[in-house]
Amino acid sequence: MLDPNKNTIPRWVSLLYRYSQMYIGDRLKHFDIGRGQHIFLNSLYKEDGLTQEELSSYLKIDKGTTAKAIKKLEQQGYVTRKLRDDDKRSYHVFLTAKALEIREDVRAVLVEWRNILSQGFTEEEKQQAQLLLERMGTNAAHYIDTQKDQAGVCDESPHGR
Amino acid sequence: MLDPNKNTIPRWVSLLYRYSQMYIGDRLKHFDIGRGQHIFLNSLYKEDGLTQEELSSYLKIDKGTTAKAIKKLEQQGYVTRKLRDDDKRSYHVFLTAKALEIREDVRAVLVEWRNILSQGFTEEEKQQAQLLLERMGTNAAHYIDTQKDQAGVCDESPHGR
DNA sequence: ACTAACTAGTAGCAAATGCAACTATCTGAC
DNA sequence: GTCAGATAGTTGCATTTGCTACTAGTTAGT
Repeated sequence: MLDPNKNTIPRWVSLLYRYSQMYIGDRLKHFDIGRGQHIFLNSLYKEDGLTQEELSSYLKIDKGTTAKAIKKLEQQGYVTRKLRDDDKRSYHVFLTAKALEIREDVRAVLVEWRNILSQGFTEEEKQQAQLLLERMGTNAAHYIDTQKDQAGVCDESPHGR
Repeated sequence: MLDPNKNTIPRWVSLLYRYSQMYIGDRLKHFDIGRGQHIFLNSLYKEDGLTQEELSSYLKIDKGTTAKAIKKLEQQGYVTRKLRDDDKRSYHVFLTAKALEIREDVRAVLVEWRNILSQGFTEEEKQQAQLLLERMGTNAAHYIDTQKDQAGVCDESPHGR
């Protein structure tokens, strides 16, 4: 019999990801903000005026995906784009008044979700969880980025690191 | 109370999820196993002969998604389905010899990924990470399932779109 | 100044995913 | 038994996502 509680890290990660998308998507759908957009909106709430390239690299999301998400947010009136003066290839993405209006509501959803996830955690455990996730994320990002740089270079040693 | 610096758990989760999909998908693509299938294959390696419904509920993945993934695995010759005798609505999903042949390779990919994620972790930290993820996953599952049970009971506002 | 290499963003495709509507089977209340 | 409601699975649709190829603007080497 499969024991749902005993499993690998990748399975928990994928479960947490899908549930997060469900929860956040559900809580934001009355703003017409879909599952693909909230992550960008939240990044802009942290720092307005980022370029698409900066959003992509911060979130580690493909630039094509970013372009489509930003395009949709723009069509919905949540952001505007302004061509940079000093580099006509790139755009600054700015939040509109409409986006700023719902800022606290949107951020609150994330805080609520975080609280649901860490229910029953001590403050110390919350910090520990955040830290460990961060370290795993950094490890993953570092590995993937390294691989990408070496794409085409043969065989990797099974020793890793 | 909104704390702007404490809502990053969802961001790390989504990063870890996407990178996991990339890594595993990349390492399994020469078996023609796409990003959507490996999770089902691994569940069946744990326990063969599950029904689609059991797979869906174990992985918390939509039954439509499960149907499509299993269909693809069947077309590729990795699984066969057998109608249950005692319930003609459901199918047992069985691994084929072809799937069993690559079992260790496929499982090894998961182990490798876990090792990448926990690089630089002490044994204690690894266990801690696993445990905290598990607790967060359980919290999430519990919350979402509870919500689902209550859907339609009280609200059901016919307001969509 | 020229041009090759690089970079930001876009477009098109295919796969994956969730949801809702549907079919077929099963269960339980009567 | 019969029929309403639940359950397993399928299908169609819309959204999201990553990849690759492409355009246009920028940088650096000569």
